[in-house]
Amino acid sequence: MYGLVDGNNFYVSCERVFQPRLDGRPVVVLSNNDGNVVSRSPEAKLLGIPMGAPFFQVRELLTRHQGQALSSNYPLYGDMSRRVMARLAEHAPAVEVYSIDEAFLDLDGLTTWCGPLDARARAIRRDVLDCTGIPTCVGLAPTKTLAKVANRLAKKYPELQGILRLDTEARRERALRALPAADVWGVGRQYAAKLQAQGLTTAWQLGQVGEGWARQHLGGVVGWRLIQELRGQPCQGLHPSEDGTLARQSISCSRSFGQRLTCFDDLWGAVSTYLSRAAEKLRAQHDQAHILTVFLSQDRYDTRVPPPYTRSVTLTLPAGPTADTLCLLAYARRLLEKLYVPGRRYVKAGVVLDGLEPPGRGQQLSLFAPAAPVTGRPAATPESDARARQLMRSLDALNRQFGRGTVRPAASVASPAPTGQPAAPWLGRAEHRSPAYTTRLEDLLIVQ
DNA sequence: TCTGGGGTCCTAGGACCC
DNA sequence: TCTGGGGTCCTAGGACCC
Repeated sequence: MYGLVDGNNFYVSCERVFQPRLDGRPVVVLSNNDGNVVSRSPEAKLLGIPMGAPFFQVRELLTRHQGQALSSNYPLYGDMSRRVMARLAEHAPAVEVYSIDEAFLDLDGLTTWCGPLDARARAIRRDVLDCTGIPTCVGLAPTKTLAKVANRLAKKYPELQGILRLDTEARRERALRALPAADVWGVGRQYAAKLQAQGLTTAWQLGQVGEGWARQHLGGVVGWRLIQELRGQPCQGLHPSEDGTLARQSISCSRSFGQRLTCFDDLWGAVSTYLSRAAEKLRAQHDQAHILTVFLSQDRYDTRVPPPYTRSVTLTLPAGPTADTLCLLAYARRLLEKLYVPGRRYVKAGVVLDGLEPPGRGQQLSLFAPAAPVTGRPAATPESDARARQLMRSLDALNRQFGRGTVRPAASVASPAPTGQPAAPWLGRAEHRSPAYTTRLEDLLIVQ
């Protein structure tokens, strides 16, 4: 039996823990650059503000109803997430952290140990709320997809008090008949339109389609698995998360700029900043990468710009995998030089690290590339490698202790900006940012 | 004027291997 | 006339998730 625990409008809930004045008002949290709505309080949903709406389209509506918009504060949400996951780990033998605000729990065997499942679910909700202030809903079912269904309905119908268990055939059928097919996990915009065209409107009807149709129209084997899971046949196991974090198979960092950029040095400032951050994440999960991608985007809403709006270059590192920021920077600079076209107005840049593996599997050397390919430094030796690793350890330690970006590559340091301008030309807007209540000493709340 | 970021999995074709 | 089977890696693209 799976449990799916999901924070209710998570980002807004995190903000409300520290700002009770937001209770009862329409509140939204915005994406980076204050671009789109990514979390809505129930009051904001009632106003009809859709998920993902561009902020400029709903700003006036929100103001009219004494609402509040907040810039996203990921240090806060990430830390609150860690606290929630730590509580969940106390309630189940295995937990899979699925996203910042939800986790699958393995509940097999707990009925005998701890009494009825509903009581367990109630205990989990109460504990998470008491310890973190975050309200949640819990779905219980024999497959992950049905657990998502249960969770969805538990959120939708307050009379369920945040919990729905789908462990009998009758309960499964009743739940699926109550859920629109478009709300099933794995059914997005494209598939929803196809289902609609076939007259399949409920999750129950979706569960009746044949294997051939599912494979042909719902993405091959993925679609067929979805149908079987709806029927109660598990196709996906639980992937337990080590120490409450998720090891990724790729790591990326990208941002929209606060303004259009045309100058190479500004773009390099942005890319070097993002790459430093990605490399930091890479080392934090104790991996090395052997594939590096850099991309630049133009404005996809500008009708004068022909597609493709995003161009990327990918490099399989000729000297094998690395987690060294300086080494990756040298490659990234060459990739950016390849991509950059003078005169183009860029709105966004990013980097992706792929081909992740733990170090020490034996270095793959290239027959042709020199050992120190682009850094301009002498060829690597075991001693210089050890020193490079030590340098990264020191870098990470300093940035952990004194704050992100305390020590960074020179390219990421912008020249002094005129007053009123952002500190770096690539920085985005964040005009409504709340304090980092739980991760910065200066931002701690003081109780009078 | 203003439109996010970070992921996953699958497919399909081509080049290449034994 | 008849032209294998089982792989890997790469690239690009498409769908989905939160």
